[in-house]
Amino acid sequence: MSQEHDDASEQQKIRLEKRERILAEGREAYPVTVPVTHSIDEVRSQYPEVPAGETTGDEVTVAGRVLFVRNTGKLCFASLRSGTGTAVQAMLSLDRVGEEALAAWKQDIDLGDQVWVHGEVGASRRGELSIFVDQWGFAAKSLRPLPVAHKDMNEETRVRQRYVDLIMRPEARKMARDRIGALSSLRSSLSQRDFLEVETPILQTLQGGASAKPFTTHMNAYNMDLFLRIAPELFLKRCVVGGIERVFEINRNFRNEGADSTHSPEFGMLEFYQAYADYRDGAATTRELIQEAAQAVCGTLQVEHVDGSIHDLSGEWDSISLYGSVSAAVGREISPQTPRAELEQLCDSHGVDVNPDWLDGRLVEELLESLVTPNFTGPTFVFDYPVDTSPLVRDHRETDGLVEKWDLYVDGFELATGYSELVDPVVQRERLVEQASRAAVDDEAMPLDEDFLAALEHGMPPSAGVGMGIDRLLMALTGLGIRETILFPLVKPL
RNA sequence: GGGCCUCUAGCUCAACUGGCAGAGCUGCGGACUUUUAAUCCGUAGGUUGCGGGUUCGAGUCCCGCGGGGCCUACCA
Repeated sequence: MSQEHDDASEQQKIRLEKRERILAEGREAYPVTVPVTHSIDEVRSQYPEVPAGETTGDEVTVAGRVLFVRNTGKLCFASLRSGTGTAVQAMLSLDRVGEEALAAWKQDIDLGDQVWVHGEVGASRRGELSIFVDQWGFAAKSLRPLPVAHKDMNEETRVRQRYVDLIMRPEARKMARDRIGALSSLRSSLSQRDFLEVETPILQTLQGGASAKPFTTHMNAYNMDLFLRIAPELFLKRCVVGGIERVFEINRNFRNEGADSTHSPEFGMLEFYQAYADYRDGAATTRELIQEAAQAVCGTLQVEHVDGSIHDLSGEWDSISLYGSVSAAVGREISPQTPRAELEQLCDSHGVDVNPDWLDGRLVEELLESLVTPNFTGPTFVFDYPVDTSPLVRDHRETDGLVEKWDLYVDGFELATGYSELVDPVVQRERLVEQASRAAVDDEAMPLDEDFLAALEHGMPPSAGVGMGIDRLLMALTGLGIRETILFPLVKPL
């Protein structure tokens, strides 16, 4: 007997013994193929209404996981479910399946087993679509008990054993499908607008495109450290320089920072760049992408969250300016030229803690987060940010000290951000040199990427750029936490 | 990083101020040819997250470690 066998719970040992016995009797617990003729969904759709107590004369073989059993003396019921969540009832009666197969069923079947059954399609006396079984076998014997179906598993178990979660909870299966539904909608929406999808490096020699702490790794062949990318921005801009004037990428970014209900160390990201467009065009496209994704996933723009609340994503969205909205909230006109002492005094009087290292613009953003964003009633674009927090964005065409950048807030978190991209290579160099000088003290600042600057020096057309968190899009569509939107989020080993 | 809470049977949860670790479902044995969380009879199942300590006695109190949650901090 193996160590594993010794450590198994009582219920696991019983299942292991059943497996041994099945194999010893020359039957198969894990056959290489199963004689399936129909999926459970096909049976359901081909026989939508069989009158109670009647049979059809048609025979099928279906396979599924046993999720409900009810045995009586000479008649056994089981609910078999397919991976799509569709179920059909199997009925094993003494007169159809015979004494031996009925006894074996009662002896060997546990909740969670995957089986195939052959028999006539009909309906039970209660009118439930059923297979009247005359032959059955295992597709795969399950060796572990499932959780009870009537109580929620705790969140940790759901995350650590997503396979069990997927078996037990329709919502978990729906999330897996919704996620890929949203991705597929984004790809098709962008493709319809003539955007080309590309793939750019995840292993990078320089961190760039955002300010965040990177994960580092080591490449043995070149004996050099590499970074997992924190953003694809600098590579996608190289694409625009090269003439891919509408380009996007959907891929994973990695940031070595805190994890909470809105942050995951690896997260899905869409970035798209559109030449001959500005940040307002990018905002409009972003709204359309999200609305089309909501329509594709939820079937409506009045999106219902898991808590039952309805969130209207339709129509135009609110659009405010950072300085305008903060000025209104504090009751005093502030601008990028407002002296720091005054900003600090405003933060102080509104209960916003100030870190002395923060730049002036950061103080205004803090005021926004604490005074303005909590009052948003729907998706809201916040326009025009201070230059000192945004080194890759073009200066505002009208107001000194601002850049053409927006953030999109949905449900209180940042869902997307967009720029009129900085394309003047000389200004970009100045900004990046300034950043690089801070890299010595700030491990999130970007080092100088000479190759990126060389690309810009070849001439990049005026462009809009947008980044949107995929996980956060799913959060906005469902109301779930980020770890529920990710099939297998990182968990610490036990 | 800081604070608070939490970890008990396969699952979901109990156990008053320290005093025999329990229930429901699941499982196992039995009855039942129309069940839907069936019903009825019987029954098994525990290193109370891990390691120390206090005590006649620890699930409960103390210390350390680990997992998880919330708040906070950090986060373009």
